[in-house]
Parts: sequence; C-alpha cells; structure tokens
Amino acid sequence: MLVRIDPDSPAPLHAQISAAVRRGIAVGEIAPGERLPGARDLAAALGVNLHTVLRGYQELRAEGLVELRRGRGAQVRPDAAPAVAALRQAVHALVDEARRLGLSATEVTEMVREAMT
Amino acid sequence: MLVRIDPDSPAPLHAQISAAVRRGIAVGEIAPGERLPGARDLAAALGVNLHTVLRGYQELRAEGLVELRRGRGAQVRPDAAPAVAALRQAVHALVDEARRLGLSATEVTEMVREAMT
DNA sequence: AAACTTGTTCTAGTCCGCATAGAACAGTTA
DNA sequence: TAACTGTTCTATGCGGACTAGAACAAGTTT
Repeated sequence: MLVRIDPDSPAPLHAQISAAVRRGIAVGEIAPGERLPGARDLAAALGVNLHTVLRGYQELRAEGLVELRRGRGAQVRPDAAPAVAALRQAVHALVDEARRLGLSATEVTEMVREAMT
Repeated sequence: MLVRIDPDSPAPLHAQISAAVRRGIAVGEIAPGERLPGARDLAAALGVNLHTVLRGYQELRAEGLVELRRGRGAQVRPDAAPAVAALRQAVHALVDEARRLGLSATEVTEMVREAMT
C-alpha cells in the first residue's frame, strides 16, 4: 500500500493520509480485511509524526472504513465495500466544490434528495 | 447583494466572503457587470476587517470572476458565467452511482450531510 | 507467564495562517 | 480639487496543525 504526501499542499497532512487510504480502498489497492501499516511505521516512512498518522486513521474509523484496536493495528473492515469508499470520495469532491460555491449544507442535501427521488 | 458570515465556522472569513459572492454569481443573484459593495463598507457591515474583505475579493479576481480597480471598486466580469450547472451534473453522477450501489436516498443524503459539517 | 507490538491518552512546545489594526500611497470619479 | 477605493506596508495576537516524548492499556507472540 502506497501513501504519498505533499508537505506543500494546503491540505492538512492527516487529511492527506486518510484520503490516500480511502482512495486505496476505492480502487481495490487495499482489500477489505487487510491490515494497514502500523502508525509508527507509516509515520517513519512518511517523515511525519505518529499522532498525525493516528489522526488520519481515526478519521477513517469515524467513517466506518477501518477498525482500530491496540496490539492488532488498523484493519480495513470486512464490510467496507470499495464502491462505497469510492462513493465517499466522490461525495468529498462534491462537497468541496459546493462549499467553494458558497452553497449551504441544506441546499446541497436538498439537491441530492431531489435528484434521488 | 447579501453576504452572510459565520464567525464560528471553521472556514476562514475571507473564504466565506469569496464563497458568498461566488454563490451570488452562480445562482444569478449578482449580474455580470454589477458592482460589488465597497470593501470598507462591506467590512463595516460584516463587522470584519478591511483586509479580510479585500482578500476575499482578490481571490475572486484570481479566478477571473471580478475586476478590481482603485477608485472604481469591484465589478463582476461580463463573462462570469453560472457554475451551478456543473455542480448539478456532479450531483446527478453521484446519485446514479449511489443508486447503482443500492443505497437509499436517506443514506446518501446522510453521507453528504455528514461530509458538509 | 513474559515479552513485544500497537493504539490511546496526556502534556508541552513550535510554527504558520488567519484576522486585526493603522497608516500611507495611487488611480478614479464627481 | 476633493472624495472615494483598492494597494501596499508594518505590526500584533490567536488558534490549529504538527511535532515530541512519555506513560498507559489491550492484544499478539513466544
């Protein structure tokens, strides 16, 4: 599994890390059940602090994509479908653009709701 | 033209200002050629610093949406077209994919709502 | 059981972008 | 000319991001 980071990007490092893993799941680079690199290892490999990696991992847990347990590490949840991860990524992109245009949360969700019906 | 600001939002004030104007242009609230409120006036109205407003305006200029000139103020460029259509298209693509995955409307809107917060 | 691994929590410090403030400056308009 | 408006400059305070180190707890390995 490859995680790349751009220190010059305005995006926070922890967000870049979670995005990279999210993408890995989406494109099938990481399979459900697979174990992510240990936080200390990845931190060392990226030249980044342990806490920064952990923060990224915890964001993924909040989305229900991975499981974090001491001793075992970070594991992609078996029911984490790559397609859903991809959709989540698309949602991220959509939300970013909507926010850039100044649309409110209700306006965007309403657009989606109408489009779904 | 109405510009609203949320001091508690994690989004920077200058970004909120540029987003508000961008939205106004996108939805047709502000017509091409129209003049934006003076930076000092808007700053006073929003309870915000002059430089903060100016920074938002300059972001819009960098995007080619407005023209800034001393003495004249900020003017929406005649060729500044609505960009909401593209977003609407992105929403359509998103819901199509979501439907293909068998997700319910509430599940999708919930994903968007969470991502927007 | 003992040793090791790994995430969790806590404190603390540095750095940088955001926002504020005030002033002087330079085109535009009336 | 006088009033208006964006431009540029210096300076200050605040908060989040990131780093750093340590101790801790739960799971795995031998």
